[in-house]
Amino acid sequence: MTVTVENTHAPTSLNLTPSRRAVLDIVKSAGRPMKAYDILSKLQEVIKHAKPPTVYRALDYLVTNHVLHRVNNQNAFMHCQQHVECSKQQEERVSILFSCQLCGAVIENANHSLTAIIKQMTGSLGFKSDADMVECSGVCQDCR
Amino acid sequence: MTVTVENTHAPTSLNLTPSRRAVLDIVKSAGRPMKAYDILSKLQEVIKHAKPPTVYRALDYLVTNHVLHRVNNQNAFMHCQQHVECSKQQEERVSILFSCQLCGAVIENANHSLTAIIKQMTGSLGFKSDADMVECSGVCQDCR
DNA sequence: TGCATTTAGATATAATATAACATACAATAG
DNA sequence: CTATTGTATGTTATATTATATCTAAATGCA
Repeated sequence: MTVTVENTHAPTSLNLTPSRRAVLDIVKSAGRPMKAYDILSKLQEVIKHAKPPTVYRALDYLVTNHVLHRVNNQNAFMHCQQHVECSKQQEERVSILFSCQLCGAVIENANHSLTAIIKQMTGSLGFKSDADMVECSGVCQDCR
Repeated sequence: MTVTVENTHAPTSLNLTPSRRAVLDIVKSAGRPMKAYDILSKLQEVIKHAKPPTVYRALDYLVTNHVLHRVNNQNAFMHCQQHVECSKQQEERVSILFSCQLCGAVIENANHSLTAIIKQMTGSLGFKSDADMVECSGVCQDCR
């Protein structure tokens, strides 16, 4: 079973400058992954002089701080919606993004078994995951 | 424990036209993920008139047929080096790519537990993985 | 105040990928 | 054989995604 909890990866304080705040709001309110240049279009409604670097800098900051995820198989960015088996557990957990190549929907999930096996594999390889996240590309139920 | 076996995902017969063969050889002999335009440069040493579509078409074919993997977090392509816990098992298995963001090295791995948990998650979501593959970005042992 | 650090503006361009249309070629049904 | 179909390729142009570079403003703080 999988339940939704707050994002425990996010830092307690973020430096949300106007452009970062605006980019975050745009992506968050979309409720689905958004492309950088679609974000830029929206951003320009608010910050007229916004340019590609404006967006990419804000995205870098928000992804680095685990507020947004980069969905690599879509070149897109989505709001983090962490899930975990038990919100009381303080263990670091590994989330998985199931990304639909047809409609673009992404389901973010996590559970203890997945975390355990990924930690075991990364541990034995000496590999340090940079987002405690794995990504899986496919087709969602609705699109099949 | 993880051991190397032949690629059981690959079809028994491939239509390896000259450009597909050449692209495959280039990526295979590189022994690491290669970018499309680096492949193109190499390809043009053999097929002078090769253009971006030449490469992308060959890559599409080879990825679709599970001979190459697309490494999404690097926009790169690598030769499939399937691993599985036991080569006798005929079950479909899920591989994982651990991709180093510093040196570009990718370790391909698989084991029974990972396959089981991913299959369970995709099953309960009605999600159909298009490559039986998950991807994990981070930093490898050598780079730490 | 003066200095270091972080953030943002602005221009240009690099890097990645596909659209669109024409051509060739092989397999095979009529 | 020849018409048709499906697949693969050639070619040009362009779309999409992302970053480099340089300047300047804002911020924190010794």
